[in-house]
Amino acid sequence: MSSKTVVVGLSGGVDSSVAALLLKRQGWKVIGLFMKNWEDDDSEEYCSSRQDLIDVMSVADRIGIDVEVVNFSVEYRERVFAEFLREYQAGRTPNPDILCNSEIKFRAFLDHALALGADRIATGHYAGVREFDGRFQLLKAEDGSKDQSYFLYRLNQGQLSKTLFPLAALYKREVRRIAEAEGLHVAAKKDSTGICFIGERPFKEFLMRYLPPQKGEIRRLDDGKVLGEHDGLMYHTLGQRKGLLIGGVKEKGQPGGGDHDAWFVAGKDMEKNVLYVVQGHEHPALYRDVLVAEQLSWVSGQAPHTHWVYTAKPRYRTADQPCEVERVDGEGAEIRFAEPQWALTPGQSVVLYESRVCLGGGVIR
RNA sequence: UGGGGAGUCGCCAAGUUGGUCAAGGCACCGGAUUUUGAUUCCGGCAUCCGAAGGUUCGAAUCCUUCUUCCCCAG
Repeated sequence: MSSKTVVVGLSGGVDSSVAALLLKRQGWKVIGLFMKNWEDDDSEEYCSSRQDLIDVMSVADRIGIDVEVVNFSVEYRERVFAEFLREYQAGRTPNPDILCNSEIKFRAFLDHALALGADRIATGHYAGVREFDGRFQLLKAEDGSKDQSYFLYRLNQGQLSKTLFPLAALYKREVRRIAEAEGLHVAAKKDSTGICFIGERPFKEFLMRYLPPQKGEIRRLDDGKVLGEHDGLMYHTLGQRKGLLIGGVKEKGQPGGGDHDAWFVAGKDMEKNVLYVVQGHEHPALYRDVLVAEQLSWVSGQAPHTHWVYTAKPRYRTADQPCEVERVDGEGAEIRFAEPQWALTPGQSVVLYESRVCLGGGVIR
Protein backbone atom coordinates (compact mmCIF):
# COMPACT_ATOMS: atom_id res chain seq x y z
CA MET A 1 0.00 0.00 0.00
CA SER A 2 1.97 2.89 -1.35
CA SER A 3 -0.30 5.44 0.28
CA LYS A 4 -0.35 8.64 -1.67
CA THR A 5 -0.63 12.04 -0.13
CA VAL A 6 -3.59 14.37 -0.36
CA VAL A 7 -3.78 17.82 1.11
CA VAL A 8 -7.28 18.75 2.22
CA GLY A 9 -8.45 22.27 2.70
CA LEU A 10 -10.06 22.45 6.12
CA SER A 11 -12.34 25.33 6.98
CA GLY A 12 -13.58 24.19 10.34
CA GLY A 13 -16.97 23.21 8.97
CA VAL A 14 -18.61 19.80 8.64
CA ASP A 15 -18.06 19.37 4.93
CA SER A 16 -14.30 19.68 4.77
CA SER A 17 -13.98 17.72 8.01
CA VAL A 18 -15.88 14.78 6.59
CA ALA A 19 -13.99 15.07 3.31
CA ALA A 20 -10.76 14.61 5.24
CA LEU A 21 -12.22 11.77 7.24
CA LEU A 22 -13.36 9.89 4.13
CA LEU A 23 -9.98 10.24 2.45
CA LYS A 24 -8.27 8.97 5.55
CA ARG A 25 -10.54 5.94 5.53
CA GLN A 26 -9.77 5.37 1.88
CA GLY A 27 -6.12 5.00 2.77
CA TRP A 28 -4.72 8.33 1.75
CA LYS A 29 -2.03 10.02 3.73
CA VAL A 30 -3.97 13.12 4.64
CA ILE A 31 -2.60 16.51 5.52
CA GLY A 32 -4.99 19.25 6.55
CA LEU A 33 -4.43 22.81 5.47
CA PHE A 34 -6.17 25.75 7.09
CA MET A 35 -6.13 28.94 5.11
CA LYS A 36 -6.23 32.36 6.66
CA ASN A 37 -6.84 34.68 3.75
CA TRP A 38 -8.49 37.72 5.21
CA GLU A 39 -7.05 39.93 7.88
CA ASP A 40 -8.49 43.34 7.07
CA ASP A 41 -10.77 42.98 10.01
CA ASP A 42 -10.52 43.46 13.71
CA SER A 43 -11.66 41.63 16.78
CA GLU A 44 -15.06 40.23 15.90
CA GLU A 45 -13.97 38.68 12.63
CA TYR A 46 -10.82 37.53 14.33
CA CYS A 47 -12.92 35.55 16.75
CA SER A 48 -14.87 33.54 14.19
CA SER A 49 -11.73 32.81 12.22
CA ARG A 50 -9.99 31.80 15.41
CA GLN A 51 -12.90 29.57 16.37
CA ASP A 52 -12.70 27.92 12.95
CA LEU A 53 -9.06 27.14 13.49
CA ILE A 54 -9.84 25.68 16.88
CA ASP A 55 -12.49 23.48 15.26
CA VAL A 56 -10.02 22.41 12.60
CA MET A 57 -7.44 21.40 15.18
CA SER A 58 -10.03 19.51 17.14
CA VAL A 59 -11.29 17.62 14.11
CA ALA A 60 -7.78 16.88 12.89
CA ASP A 61 -6.91 15.50 16.27
CA ARG A 62 -9.97 13.31 16.24
CA ILE A 63 -9.31 11.98 12.74
CA GLY A 64 -5.62 11.68 13.32
CA ILE A 65 -4.05 13.95 10.75
CA ASP A 66 -1.60 16.82 10.84
CA VAL A 67 -2.61 20.36 10.09
CA GLU A 68 -0.68 23.19 8.62
CA VAL A 69 -1.81 26.79 8.59
CA VAL A 70 -1.08 28.96 5.61
CA ASN A 71 -1.78 32.57 4.89
CA PHE A 72 -2.71 33.61 1.38
CA SER A 73 -3.94 37.06 2.37
CA VAL A 74 -1.68 38.78 -0.10
CA GLU A 75 -2.74 36.56 -2.97
CA TYR A 76 -6.38 36.90 -1.98
CA ARG A 77 -6.20 40.65 -1.83
CA GLU A 78 -4.36 40.98 -5.13
CA ARG A 79 -6.06 38.34 -7.22
CA VAL A 80 -9.55 38.26 -5.81
CA PHE A 81 -10.43 41.27 -3.71
CA ALA A 82 -8.87 43.85 -5.99
CA GLU A 83 -10.90 42.54 -8.92
CA PHE A 84 -13.96 42.40 -6.69
CA LEU A 85 -13.60 46.11 -5.96
CA ARG A 86 -12.83 47.03 -9.57
CA GLU A 87 -16.01 45.34 -10.66
CA TYR A 88 -18.17 47.05 -8.09
CA GLN A 89 -16.52 50.35 -8.90
CA ALA A 90 -17.56 49.79 -12.51
CA GLY A 91 -21.14 49.26 -11.42
CA ARG A 92 -21.11 45.52 -11.93
CA THR A 93 -21.86 42.71 -9.47
CA PRO A 94 -19.00 40.22 -9.25
CA ASN A 95 -18.97 36.80 -7.67
CA PRO A 96 -15.71 36.77 -5.71
CA ASP A 97 -16.03 33.16 -4.65
CA ILE A 98 -15.63 31.99 -8.22
CA LEU A 99 -12.32 33.81 -8.48
CA CYS A 100 -11.39 32.63 -5.03
CA ASN A 101 -11.67 29.07 -6.25
CA SER A 102 -9.72 29.46 -9.46
CA GLU A 103 -7.08 31.75 -7.99
CA ILE A 104 -6.67 30.69 -4.39
CA LYS A 105 -8.05 27.28 -3.52
CA PHE A 106 -7.13 25.70 -6.81
CA ARG A 107 -4.02 27.71 -7.54
CA ALA A 108 -2.14 29.15 -4.56
CA PHE A 109 -3.35 26.31 -2.40
CA LEU A 110 -2.71 23.71 -5.10
CA ASP A 111 0.78 24.98 -5.77
CA HIS A 112 1.53 24.94 -2.09
CA ALA A 113 0.25 21.38 -1.73
CA LEU A 114 2.26 20.14 -4.66
CA ALA A 115 5.33 21.80 -3.17
CA LEU A 116 4.68 19.80 -0.04
CA GLY A 117 4.87 16.69 -2.17
CA ALA A 118 1.19 16.00 -2.39
CA ASP A 119 -0.28 13.90 -5.17
CA ARG A 120 -3.71 15.46 -4.91
CA ILE A 121 -5.67 18.16 -3.17
CA ALA A 122 -9.22 17.85 -1.95
CA THR A 123 -11.95 20.13 -0.65
CA GLY A 124 -15.36 19.76 0.89
CA HIS A 125 -17.10 21.15 -2.17
CA TYR A 126 -20.29 19.50 -3.32
CA ALA A 127 -19.16 18.69 -6.84
CA GLY A 128 -17.62 15.81 -8.70
CA VAL A 129 -14.73 15.15 -11.03
CA ARG A 130 -14.15 12.17 -13.28
CA GLU A 131 -11.78 11.21 -16.01
CA PHE A 132 -13.52 10.56 -19.28
CA ASP A 133 -11.85 9.91 -22.62
CA GLY A 134 -8.59 11.22 -21.31
CA ARG A 135 -10.10 14.44 -20.09
CA PHE A 136 -11.33 15.53 -16.71
CA GLN A 137 -14.94 16.53 -16.31
CA LEU A 138 -16.40 18.69 -13.62
CA LEU A 139 -19.69 17.25 -12.42
CA LYS A 140 -22.61 18.37 -10.37
CA ALA A 141 -22.86 16.85 -6.94
CA GLU A 142 -25.32 14.08 -6.25
CA ASP A 143 -27.05 16.40 -3.79
CA GLY A 144 -28.49 18.83 -6.29
CA SER A 145 -29.64 21.27 -3.65
CA LYS A 146 -26.07 21.71 -2.41
CA ASP A 147 -24.28 21.48 -5.72
CA GLN A 148 -21.39 23.95 -5.95
CA SER A 149 -20.05 23.18 -9.40
CA TYR A 150 -21.25 26.64 -10.37
CA PHE A 151 -18.51 28.17 -8.25
CA LEU A 152 -15.92 25.91 -9.83
CA TYR A 153 -16.58 26.50 -13.49
CA ARG A 154 -13.28 28.31 -13.98
CA LEU A 155 -11.18 25.28 -13.11
CA ASN A 156 -9.14 23.85 -15.95
CA GLN A 157 -7.77 20.42 -16.84
CA GLY A 158 -4.56 20.93 -14.92
CA GLN A 159 -6.41 21.84 -11.77
CA LEU A 160 -9.05 19.15 -12.01
CA SER A 161 -6.50 16.45 -12.71
CA LYS A 162 -5.11 17.06 -9.24
CA THR A 163 -8.42 17.38 -7.44
CA LEU A 164 -10.62 15.10 -5.39
CA PHE A 165 -14.12 15.91 -4.21
CA PRO A 166 -14.92 13.27 -1.58
CA LEU A 167 -18.46 14.56 -1.06
CA ALA A 168 -19.53 14.16 -4.68
CA ALA A 169 -21.97 11.35 -4.00
CA LEU A 170 -23.18 12.42 -0.58
CA TYR A 171 -26.17 14.33 0.58
CA LYS A 172 -25.69 16.97 3.20
CA ARG A 173 -27.63 15.05 5.78
CA GLU A 174 -25.40 12.02 5.20
CA VAL A 175 -22.34 14.18 5.68
CA ARG A 176 -23.66 15.39 9.01
CA ARG A 177 -24.54 11.84 9.96
CA ILE A 178 -21.03 10.63 9.20
CA ALA A 179 -19.58 13.48 11.22
CA GLU A 180 -21.85 12.68 14.12
CA ALA A 181 -21.07 8.97 14.00
CA GLU A 182 -17.39 9.77 14.08
CA GLY A 183 -17.88 12.05 17.03
CA LEU A 184 -16.81 15.18 15.24
CA HIS A 185 -18.11 18.08 17.28
CA VAL A 186 -18.76 20.16 14.16
CA ALA A 187 -21.45 17.71 13.03
CA ALA A 188 -24.21 20.21 13.65
CA LYS A 189 -22.24 23.38 13.01
CA LYS A 190 -24.19 25.89 10.97
CA ASP A 191 -23.21 26.22 7.33
CA SER A 192 -21.12 29.26 6.66
CA THR A 193 -22.43 31.90 4.30
CA GLY A 194 -21.24 35.14 2.87
CA ILE A 195 -18.13 35.78 0.86
CA CYS A 196 -15.64 32.98 1.34
CA PHE A 197 -13.00 33.92 3.94
CA ILE A 198 -14.70 37.21 4.61
CA GLY A 199 -18.04 35.97 5.83
CA GLU A 200 -21.51 37.34 6.28
CA ARG A 201 -21.77 41.02 7.03
CA PRO A 202 -23.89 44.09 6.31
CA PHE A 203 -22.92 44.31 2.69
CA LYS A 204 -23.41 47.98 1.94
CA GLU A 205 -21.47 49.02 5.01
CA PHE A 206 -18.70 46.65 4.07
CA LEU A 207 -18.46 48.05 0.55
CA MET A 208 -18.53 51.59 1.86
CA ARG A 209 -15.27 50.92 3.63
CA TYR A 210 -13.62 50.58 0.25
CA LEU A 211 -15.84 52.49 -2.15
CA PRO A 212 -17.00 55.91 -0.93
CA PRO A 213 -20.61 57.04 -1.42
CA GLN A 214 -21.57 59.14 -4.40
CA LYS A 215 -25.12 60.35 -4.28
CA GLY A 216 -27.29 60.45 -7.35
CA GLU A 217 -30.87 60.34 -8.53
CA ILE A 218 -33.19 57.38 -8.59
CA ARG A 219 -35.51 57.63 -11.57
CA ARG A 220 -38.35 55.53 -12.83
CA LEU A 221 -37.25 53.81 -16.02
CA ASP A 222 -40.59 54.24 -17.77
CA ASP A 223 -40.73 58.02 -17.75
CA GLY A 224 -37.66 59.32 -15.97
CA LYS A 225 -39.58 60.67 -13.00
CA VAL A 226 -37.26 61.24 -10.04
CA LEU A 227 -38.35 59.08 -7.10
CA GLY A 228 -35.47 59.39 -4.71
CA GLU A 229 -31.76 59.49 -4.13
CA HIS A 230 -29.15 56.74 -3.93
CA ASP A 231 -25.83 56.70 -2.09
CA GLY A 232 -23.87 55.17 -4.91
CA LEU A 233 -24.61 52.95 -7.89
CA MET A 234 -22.15 50.33 -6.63
CA TYR A 235 -24.35 49.62 -3.64
CA HIS A 236 -27.21 48.40 -5.80
CA THR A 237 -27.48 45.46 -8.12
CA LEU A 238 -29.94 44.59 -10.85
CA GLY A 239 -33.18 43.23 -9.51
CA GLN A 240 -32.48 44.55 -6.04
CA ARG A 241 -35.47 45.65 -4.02
CA LYS A 242 -34.12 46.46 -0.58
CA GLY A 243 -32.49 49.75 0.15
CA LEU A 244 -34.22 51.99 -2.36
CA LEU A 245 -36.26 53.64 0.37
CA ILE A 246 -39.07 54.31 -2.05
CA GLY A 247 -42.40 54.20 -0.26
CA GLY A 248 -45.79 54.96 -1.75
CA VAL A 249 -45.66 57.18 -4.80
CA LYS A 250 -48.54 59.51 -5.46
CA GLU A 251 -49.93 59.04 -8.95
CA LYS A 252 -51.89 61.95 -10.41
CA GLY A 253 -55.35 60.74 -11.37
CA GLN A 254 -55.01 57.14 -10.28
CA PRO A 255 -57.73 55.88 -7.94
CA GLY A 256 -56.30 54.76 -4.64
CA GLY A 257 -53.11 56.62 -5.46
CA GLY A 258 -52.00 54.13 -8.07
CA ASP A 259 -49.84 51.03 -8.00
CA HIS A 260 -48.48 49.99 -4.62
CA ASP A 261 -46.01 47.34 -5.76
CA ALA A 262 -42.39 47.18 -4.68
CA TRP A 263 -39.63 48.81 -6.69
CA PHE A 264 -36.67 47.01 -8.24
CA VAL A 265 -33.41 48.17 -9.76
CA ALA A 266 -33.66 47.85 -13.54
CA GLY A 267 -30.55 49.65 -14.70
CA LYS A 268 -27.72 52.05 -14.03
CA ASP A 269 -26.32 54.99 -15.96
CA MET A 270 -22.74 55.19 -14.81
CA GLU A 271 -22.14 58.40 -16.76
CA LYS A 272 -25.01 60.32 -15.22
CA ASN A 273 -24.87 58.44 -11.92
CA VAL A 274 -28.56 57.60 -12.19
CA LEU A 275 -30.20 54.49 -10.82
CA TYR A 276 -33.22 53.33 -12.82
CA VAL A 277 -36.04 51.48 -11.11
CA VAL A 278 -39.28 49.85 -12.16
CA GLN A 279 -42.33 48.88 -10.19
CA GLY A 280 -43.41 45.28 -9.78
CA HIS A 281 -41.40 42.07 -9.81
CA GLU A 282 -42.90 41.18 -13.18
CA HIS A 283 -42.05 44.40 -14.95
CA PRO A 284 -40.93 43.49 -18.51
CA ALA A 285 -37.77 45.56 -18.21
CA LEU A 286 -36.52 42.99 -15.70
CA TYR A 287 -36.61 40.18 -18.23
CA ARG A 288 -34.22 39.29 -21.03
CA ASP A 289 -33.76 36.10 -22.99
CA VAL A 290 -30.30 36.68 -24.37
CA LEU A 291 -26.99 37.67 -22.86
CA VAL A 292 -23.36 38.07 -23.83
CA ALA A 293 -20.72 36.45 -21.66
CA GLU A 294 -17.06 37.41 -21.58
CA GLN A 295 -13.91 36.13 -19.89
CA LEU A 296 -14.91 32.67 -21.00
CA SER A 297 -13.48 29.63 -19.32
CA TRP A 298 -14.14 26.11 -20.50
CA VAL A 299 -13.35 23.16 -18.31
CA SER A 300 -12.34 20.92 -21.19
CA GLY A 301 -10.35 23.66 -22.83
CA GLN A 302 -12.73 23.69 -25.76
CA ALA A 303 -15.76 25.85 -26.34
CA PRO A 304 -19.19 24.21 -26.43
CA HIS A 305 -21.14 23.75 -29.65
CA THR A 306 -23.28 26.51 -31.01
CA HIS A 307 -26.95 25.84 -31.57
CA TRP A 308 -26.92 22.88 -29.28
CA VAL A 309 -29.32 22.55 -26.41
CA TYR A 310 -27.65 22.98 -23.06
CA THR A 311 -28.81 24.32 -19.77
CA ALA A 312 -27.27 27.22 -17.92
CA LYS A 313 -27.39 28.97 -14.61
CA PRO A 314 -27.31 32.74 -15.02
CA ARG A 315 -26.60 33.00 -11.29
CA TYR A 316 -26.05 30.57 -8.46
CA ARG A 317 -29.04 28.82 -7.03
CA THR A 318 -31.43 29.12 -9.94
CA ALA A 319 -32.76 26.06 -11.67
CA ASP A 320 -30.96 25.09 -14.85
CA GLN A 321 -32.38 27.02 -17.75
CA PRO A 322 -32.60 25.53 -21.24
CA CYS A 323 -30.57 27.58 -23.68
CA GLU A 324 -28.30 27.48 -26.65
CA VAL A 325 -25.10 29.19 -27.63
CA GLU A 326 -25.76 31.45 -30.59
CA ARG A 327 -22.11 32.17 -31.19
CA VAL A 328 -18.87 31.79 -29.34
CA ASP A 329 -15.29 32.78 -29.97
CA GLY A 330 -12.30 33.98 -28.04
CA GLU A 331 -13.97 37.26 -27.21
CA GLY A 332 -17.27 36.13 -25.88
CA ALA A 333 -20.36 34.06 -26.26
CA GLU A 334 -23.96 34.92 -26.94
CA ILE A 335 -26.40 32.75 -25.10
CA ARG A 336 -30.10 32.63 -25.76
CA PHE A 337 -32.50 31.19 -23.23
CA ALA A 338 -35.67 29.35 -24.08
CA GLU A 339 -37.50 31.47 -21.53
CA PRO A 340 -36.90 35.09 -20.54
CA GLN A 341 -34.69 35.30 -17.47
CA TRP A 342 -35.22 37.62 -14.55
CA ALA A 343 -32.53 40.22 -13.83
CA LEU A 344 -29.56 38.93 -15.78
CA THR A 345 -26.84 40.81 -13.97
CA PRO A 346 -23.56 42.15 -15.39
CA GLY A 347 -20.66 40.72 -13.44
CA GLN A 348 -22.43 37.53 -12.43
CA SER A 349 -21.43 34.32 -14.12
CA VAL A 350 -23.39 32.16 -16.53
CA VAL A 351 -22.40 28.54 -16.27
CA LEU A 352 -23.27 25.98 -18.93
CA TYR A 353 -24.14 22.38 -18.29
CA GLU A 354 -24.76 19.38 -20.44
CA SER A 355 -26.71 17.15 -18.14
CA ARG A 356 -24.54 16.70 -15.04
CA VAL A 357 -21.40 17.91 -16.70
CA CYS A 358 -20.30 21.47 -16.06
CA LEU A 359 -18.82 22.83 -19.26
CA GLY A 360 -17.64 26.18 -17.99
CA GLY A 361 -18.97 29.63 -18.68
CA GLY A 362 -18.23 33.29 -18.49
CA VAL A 363 -19.05 36.62 -16.96
CA ILE A 364 -22.22 38.41 -18.03
CA ARG A 365 -21.55 41.69 -19.77
C1' U B 1 -58.34 88.59 1.48
C1' G B 2 -63.03 85.91 -0.58
C1' G B 3 -64.87 80.82 -2.35
C1' G B 4 -64.00 75.45 -2.53
C1' G B 5 -61.36 70.92 -0.96
C1' A B 6 -58.24 68.32 2.29
C1' G B 7 -55.33 66.90 6.64
C1' U B 8 -55.40 58.57 9.08
C1' C B 9 -48.30 54.71 10.69
C1' G B 10 -41.76 57.23 7.38
C1' C B 11 -44.58 57.12 2.13
C1' C B 12 -49.11 55.82 -0.57
C1' A B 13 -54.00 54.67 1.09
C1' A B 14 -59.07 52.14 2.87
C1' G B 15 -62.49 53.54 6.45
C1' U B 16 -66.98 59.37 7.32
C1' U B 17 -76.28 56.39 7.97
C1' G B 18 -71.05 57.32 14.76
C1' G B 19 -70.72 51.27 17.85
C1' U B 20 -64.14 45.38 17.99
C1' C B 21 -62.86 50.35 12.11
C1' A B 22 -57.76 51.97 13.00
C1' A B 23 -57.75 47.60 6.22
C1' G B 24 -54.04 46.91 2.63
C1' G B 25 -49.52 48.10 -0.05
C1' C B 26 -44.57 50.31 -0.07
C1' A B 27 -40.53 51.46 3.08
C1' C B 28 -38.18 49.90 7.44
C1' C B 29 -36.70 46.16 11.30
C1' G B 30 -36.04 40.88 12.67
C1' G B 31 -35.79 35.81 11.14
C1' A B 32 -35.63 31.66 7.41
C1' U B 33 -33.29 30.28 2.80
C1' U B 34 -27.95 30.88 0.75
C1' U B 35 -20.24 29.45 0.35
C1' U B 36 -21.22 35.98 -4.28
C1' G B 37 -24.45 40.13 -4.62
C1' A B 38 -29.64 39.84 -5.24
C1' U B 39 -34.41 37.65 -5.37
C1' U B 40 -37.98 34.78 -2.41
C1' C B 41 -40.44 33.33 2.18
C1' C B 42 -42.07 34.16 7.38
C1' G B 43 -42.78 37.57 11.45
C1' G B 44 -42.98 42.71 13.52
C1' C B 45 -44.59 47.62 12.63
C1' A B 46 -50.38 53.74 14.43
C1' U B 47 -54.30 52.49 22.34
C1' C B 48 -54.40 56.19 17.75
C1' C B 49 -56.70 59.00 13.16
C1' G B 50 -53.63 67.82 12.36
C1' A B 51 -54.70 70.40 17.61
C1' A B 52 -58.04 71.70 21.51
C1' G B 53 -62.85 71.57 23.20
C1' G B 54 -68.10 69.75 22.77
C1' U B 55 -72.45 66.34 21.66
C1' U B 56 -73.17 60.95 22.83
C1' C B 57 -73.77 55.02 26.52
C1' G B 58 -70.01 55.21 22.55
C1' A B 59 -66.76 59.14 17.39
C1' A B 60 -61.20 58.79 13.00
C1' U B 61 -66.28 59.28 11.47
C1' C B 62 -71.34 64.86 14.19
C1' C B 63 -70.55 70.23 16.07
C1' U B 64 -67.13 74.54 17.41
C1' U B 65 -62.59 77.02 17.35
C1' C B 66 -57.60 76.97 16.00
C1' U B 67 -53.71 75.24 12.69
C1' U B 68 -51.48 73.36 7.99
C1' C B 69 -51.74 72.32 2.86
C1' C B 70 -53.97 72.47 -2.10
C1' C B 71 -57.17 74.65 -5.96
C1' C B 72 -60.07 78.76 -7.91
C1' A B 73 -60.68 83.66 -7.33
C1' G B 74 -57.38 88.01 -7.00
